[in-house]
Amino acid sequence: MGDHVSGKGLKRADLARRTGCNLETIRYYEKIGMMPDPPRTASGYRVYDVTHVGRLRFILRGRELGFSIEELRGLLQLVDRGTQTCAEVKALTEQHLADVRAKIADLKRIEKVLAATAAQCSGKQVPECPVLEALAS
Amino acid sequence: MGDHVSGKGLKRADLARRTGCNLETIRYYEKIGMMPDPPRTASGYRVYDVTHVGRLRFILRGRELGFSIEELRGLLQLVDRGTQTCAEVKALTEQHLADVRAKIADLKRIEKVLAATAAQCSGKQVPECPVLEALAS
DNA sequence: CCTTGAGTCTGTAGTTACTACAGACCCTAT
DNA sequence: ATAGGGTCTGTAGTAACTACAGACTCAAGG
Repeated sequence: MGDHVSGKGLKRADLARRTGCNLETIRYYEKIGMMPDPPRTASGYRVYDVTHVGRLRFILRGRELGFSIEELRGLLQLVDRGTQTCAEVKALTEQHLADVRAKIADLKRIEKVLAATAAQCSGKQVPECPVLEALAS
Repeated sequence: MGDHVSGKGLKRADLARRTGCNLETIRYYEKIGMMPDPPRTASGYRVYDVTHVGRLRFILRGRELGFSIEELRGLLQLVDRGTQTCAEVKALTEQHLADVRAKIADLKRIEKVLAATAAQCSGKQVPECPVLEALAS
């Protein structure tokens, strides 16, 4: 049995393949309460269905967009309770966007210093180096 | 006794204050071999001098520039052996610069998606939200 | 001299978000 | 019946710190 045979009753590997998620990560998300505890077969195997696929995709997309697990937990709690409003979700998104922009600014600052310093290097087989001077100064 | 009294024989807190480094981080860097094991007083207190200040500043500046511990370990090994050349250091720096640029590109991609999606939000007290749709799609 | 408070010592646990085992089951196909 | 996969559990490892508990040491005040 598997994914393509019956259309329901996905095993863990099936869910992983459908979502592109790592096999172990699924168990991890369950453990930390991001994914619900799925029903089990008599012998203890997890059984998933399309709702699990949807939820896992939600989490994975959120992670791709740089949301932390805690941020996603907040989002999912709103959704799970059915109490979310566009205003709330937008506020969380914009907070996250601000964090992303701060990280970009930080990395750009770093990039400038690195590029400027490396540009001063002779690149020769000599021990003295502007990069080391910049670090040791 | 302390930092300002004798000019030598810094204790751990003195080194921390002079470099802005967290107290515990100093011990951590020692443990992972980034800082040398310092001499000790008879009762076991670590005793630092200016060479330790220089080395710790080197590490901290490198970290500020986003070098990983392993990257800095490579740099420091060259310096410790006195075998570094500007060419080698420049190569390591440019590799790191490429990594930084890749991270910036990644974050910019994320920023675009977040900004575009959030811009579609009505921001009203309604349950439907473009952000949730983007995640659940 | 003794106490008190601050500093230091050690080892260990917590953080984030996974990833990768080991050793025991289970299930299916030959 | 058995061989091979897949699955189960719990645990340890990753990066780079940070924070504690409990014991010890040290200098200054009374």
